[in-house]
Amino acid sequence: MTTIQDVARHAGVSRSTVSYALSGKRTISTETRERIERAIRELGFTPNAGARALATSQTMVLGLLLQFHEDEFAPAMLQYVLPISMRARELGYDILMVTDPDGPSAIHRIADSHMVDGIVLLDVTAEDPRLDSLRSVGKPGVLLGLASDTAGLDFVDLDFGEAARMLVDHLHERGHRELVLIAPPQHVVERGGTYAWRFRDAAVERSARYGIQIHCYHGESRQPAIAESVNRILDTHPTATGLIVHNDATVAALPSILRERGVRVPEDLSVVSLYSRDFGEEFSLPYTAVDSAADELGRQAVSRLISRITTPVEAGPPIVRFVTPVLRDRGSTS
Amino acid sequence: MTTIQDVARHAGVSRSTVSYALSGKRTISTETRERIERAIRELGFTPNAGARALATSQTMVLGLLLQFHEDEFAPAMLQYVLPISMRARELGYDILMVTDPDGPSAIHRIADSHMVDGIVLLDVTAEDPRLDSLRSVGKPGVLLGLASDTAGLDFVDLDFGEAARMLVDHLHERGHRELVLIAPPQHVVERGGTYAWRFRDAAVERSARYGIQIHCYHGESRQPAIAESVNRILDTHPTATGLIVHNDATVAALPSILRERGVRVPEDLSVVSLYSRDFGEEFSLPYTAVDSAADELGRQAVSRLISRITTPVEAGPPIVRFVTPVLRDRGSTS
DNA sequence: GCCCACTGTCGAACCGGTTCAACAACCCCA
DNA sequence: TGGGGTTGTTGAACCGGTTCGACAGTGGGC
Repeated sequence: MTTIQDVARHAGVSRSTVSYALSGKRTISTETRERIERAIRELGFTPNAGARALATSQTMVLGLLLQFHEDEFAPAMLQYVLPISMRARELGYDILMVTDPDGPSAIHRIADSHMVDGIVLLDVTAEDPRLDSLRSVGKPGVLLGLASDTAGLDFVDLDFGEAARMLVDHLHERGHRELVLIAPPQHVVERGGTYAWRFRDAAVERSARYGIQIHCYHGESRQPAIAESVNRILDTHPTATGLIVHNDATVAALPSILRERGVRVPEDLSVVSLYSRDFGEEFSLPYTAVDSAADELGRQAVSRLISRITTPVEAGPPIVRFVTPVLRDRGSTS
Repeated sequence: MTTIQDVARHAGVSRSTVSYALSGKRTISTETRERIERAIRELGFTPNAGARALATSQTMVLGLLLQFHEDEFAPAMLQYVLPISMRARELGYDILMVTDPDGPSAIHRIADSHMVDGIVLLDVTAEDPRLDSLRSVGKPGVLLGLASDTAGLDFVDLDFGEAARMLVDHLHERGHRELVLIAPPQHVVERGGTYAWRFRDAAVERSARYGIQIHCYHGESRQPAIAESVNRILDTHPTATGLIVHNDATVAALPSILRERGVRVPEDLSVVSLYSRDFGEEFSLPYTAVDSAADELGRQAVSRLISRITTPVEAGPPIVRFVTPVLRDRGSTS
């Protein structure tokens, strides 16, 4: 391997001069700079990341903690990972992906050993045990989701309450008086996915204001349970004219379930939902939906994390940022 | 932060003694070791990864290169990522996930800067431009997939030829005389996904040996094109009794397509396929299939990579390893 | 002609570990 | 009782960068 020493020798200058030429932190004469640049090119020099990290206490790496639950719809998580990785690269950072089942100790491992400059947590729950761990390691952290105690940390999440209100409003404007809501599976709520009740409570409250009747159910995460539950729910409420689906797995399976029942959308039933644009394209979902904006959330989380790493004072106190969703009318309501 | 110096001071020994106690590379008296361990516990010491990497030229990090193509079925890739990450952790390594669209230069970036000890490449194509890059950086690399030139690198892949033969045999034993094969999309083959033609060629050759008629088509990667193409293909060959599907997106969409056509499986049509167990569970696919063993492949790739990093001589010359698939009879044939 | 400021470069210290050679202390055996 | 071999510990060098303080050389102002 070639070191900065080799470059310095080859260009006839000292190591520090090369370093300053590289970083631009001191003025270097044009002539010297060109000699150094040529030496770098000819020798094919790339700075050693470990040495640089040691000297600067900056690794230019972000930790990304994923948790995979047996009973979860995995494709949904991928929607966040890619934009996070892309945005990080744009800002000069790499991603250390950690899937350790023991989140709290994984956080300590990568933070205490200074492998990362900051940490992104995906899929946060209300009483997430990783939060205390993250608070104690003294490294910036940004969470995607919402917890009950947000002290000391940055959060980025969709405004699920507003999303629900937008969908109820949309159906209300079209004269619907009885709705069915399929929420995320029971176990997601039990685990502490706050977005589930934030969405549902807002939908219920908004419906009540309009005098709309709304029936709430938990969805399932796997076929064939999904089809069974949807069929059972629709059988139970034959007079409902609007269906709100807040569950990726159910929404992905819905087109074929409805086709099989002979239910036409939107003639027989109006369907609205909540899913990300990418996700909708992947499964070519035709429903009017509030865009869960996974890539927007991922990008914002990384941007905030990095600004907190590089300019902690300007970044100000930790903040909870709710991204306002956008409704995309795909004509699945009447 | 607390350094090895702090620990040494607190335990009343020198830095090197602490280091040896940690690594076990020299004998340390029980009494001293206990004092050191206590100091580590009380001070909460974790070695600085950058410093250690600098001193040992080992980062204990593996690079994982993913490429996301617009037209690809993303969930399938996730099947490899998790087992790779898990196996790496078991062996003490972390994963640097790189999604850079420019693969070759990403390889240079992470290898030349010594951020990783080795590299795993996913989704390799026949003339993958990343291979030359990987060969030139002088770090161990393992590829999932198969390229036309395998010199100097390790490959792990499913034996797609054998997979096809097993499925044709399975249908032949049950008396089928006319088959339809739905292969991966055209563009996958054009991009150089060798598994596509390895599977198809073996299926065609095996069918010919039995005197079975087989019609080959490319599948699609997105709805509603998938349903259209499947319907068109089945309409074209009303007398075919067996369907072989080698395409995740198509296989995921197949149950609802067939139900809608009123085709019963296996009474009207025998269906066999190729997909991973996890993938099948995710979408609850009921078809007799050859298990693509994504987790087995991922784990083997990591194991091999790490043995090549740690014991390059014992690992021997680079090798192409074909994993023999297993057929799981789920009763979708008659 | 002198002083001062500025520009460009350098040497040395430092970041936090690992490892080699050296050495003291002890035990064993002749 | 002295020489040789262990065992346990240490100081110093090293990994490859960054950065601080010093300093030589140049130009400008008076």
